[in-house]
Amino acid sequence: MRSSAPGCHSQLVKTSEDLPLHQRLGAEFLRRIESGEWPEGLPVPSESQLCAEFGTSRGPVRQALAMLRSAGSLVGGRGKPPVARRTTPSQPFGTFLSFTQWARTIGREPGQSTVEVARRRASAETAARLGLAEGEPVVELVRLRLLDGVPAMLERSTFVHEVGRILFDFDPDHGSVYQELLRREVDLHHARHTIDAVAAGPQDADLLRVAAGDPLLRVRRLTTSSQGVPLEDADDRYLPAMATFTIENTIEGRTVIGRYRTEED
Amino acid sequence: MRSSAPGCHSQLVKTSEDLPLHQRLGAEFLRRIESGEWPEGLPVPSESQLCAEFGTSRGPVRQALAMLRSAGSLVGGRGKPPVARRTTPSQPFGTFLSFTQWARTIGREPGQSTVEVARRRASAETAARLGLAEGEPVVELVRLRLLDGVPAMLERSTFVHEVGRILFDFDPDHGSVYQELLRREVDLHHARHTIDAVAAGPQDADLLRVAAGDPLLRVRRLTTSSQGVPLEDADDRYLPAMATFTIENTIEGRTVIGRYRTEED
DNA sequence: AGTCAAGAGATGTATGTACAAGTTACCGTC
DNA sequence: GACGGTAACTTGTACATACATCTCTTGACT
Repeated sequence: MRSSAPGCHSQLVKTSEDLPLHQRLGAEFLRRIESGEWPEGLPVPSESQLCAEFGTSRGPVRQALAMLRSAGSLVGGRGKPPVARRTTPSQPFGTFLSFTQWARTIGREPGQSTVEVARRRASAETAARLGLAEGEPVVELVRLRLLDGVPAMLERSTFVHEVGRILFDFDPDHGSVYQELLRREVDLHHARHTIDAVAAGPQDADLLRVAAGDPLLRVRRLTTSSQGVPLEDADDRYLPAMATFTIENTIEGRTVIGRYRTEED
Repeated sequence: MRSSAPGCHSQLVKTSEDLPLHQRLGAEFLRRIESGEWPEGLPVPSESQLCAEFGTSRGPVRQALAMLRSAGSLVGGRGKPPVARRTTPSQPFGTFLSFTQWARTIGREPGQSTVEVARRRASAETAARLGLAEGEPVVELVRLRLLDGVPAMLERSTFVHEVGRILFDFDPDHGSVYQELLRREVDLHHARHTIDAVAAGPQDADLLRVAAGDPLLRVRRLTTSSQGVPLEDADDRYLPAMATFTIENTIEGRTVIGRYRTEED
């Protein structure tokens, strides 16, 4: 909010916000599609109609339509007006990274009990994954994650020291670690999740209350900054009955990912 | 190469192909990034320089840059020239759907032995997933998939009858089922993969040569047409040592998926 | 030497124009 | 009635221009 000095700009109307025109148009178009005002499967108004309605030139309208098209909400071609298509929206990064956010989106109450948080020296493997020399200090965080009070996942997370030291000023039993890191402006930008299956080890079995050797869904996660510097290396082990991962892809190339509870209720 | 007829169009140069200008520019820019001509991490030439070099206006240049930006090959901002970034390209749908294609991309020889292919009546669960009435005819295909001759995955696939009957004219031990279905113009358009972990059952253990109860990585796949009609319901069980799935996502929303061998070799 | 302001240059945004290329509907002809 | 051509309309592409906004450098002043 920097332009409150009166008479400074000419400003005039700027209906709602101070965003660029094509973004406001895109938001409005998306609203109309999702609200059903532009019914699915039917052609949307032509560009010239939209220009007339909003009193703009074709540029912003086309930019907005291109945005929706790349998001998959519009399909269509040359000569014929584009057709609206409702799609499941997804803002995967946050909800995919944060157990807390994910739990809330599926309507369950997240919980956690910290098993340990400690500064120690990096082992050979984690050092290699984090791009550190063996023996450099790192911060390890082990937490049992709960859904509605029931154990669902065991998280073993290793942070580089610069990021991990933030955790000593933070109670990992209350609130989301990721939210805290983002609030402290840690540059969490990119994550690679590697999914496989493992047999439960003794500690896994004990904390997750299953038998040793039972199958667990393991997700190893390497989170890096926008410059590609590794920040976190994690090993999450889910009870298969509590969570599954889904990938949806289409032949056109769009891909959305998600994490869901298994269907049994 | 269509422009050899003299004087037919005015055509002039049109360097290589007959594609729209911004697509040719985008391809050229991408080539320069991937060839290292525009080194990674360094700013690329400014828009006006590019306009001058190719003798075009800013429009097509900006369109091409926007294309690369959305593909993740360019990052950058306002006022400062964008920075090149090499990324792993991905065309996930084909390689993600087809075991055969995937195996080849990781440099291994795919193999398979068909356990059974049969027409039978849909069970309650598969009928529900495929949107059929219980008892309608479906085609079930069970195959053991191999990598370099070693068992890697057990595939249990159920096709709706209209698609499945194609398989009776086809030898599933040689060649890719998916390639065959696409060749026959089956409208495979969308797939939802649900990933979890299960304990190996008796048949799994026998065919994959592990002990019953050992953890397996299960991927249930529902493939649908572009109209959303279910075509295939599959249950693939991977040896965790032979394959893992990866998901990469960034805070900007781009997501790529892949299937890899585990690191041990 | 350090600091701040001005300016040059870059990208982002928006308008207007023009033409190419595809789709649809209409209408006259056979 | 069937066929084919044309006209109107739509989107795709391209160019020219203008201004806003941000970045970085330069240079003068303290």
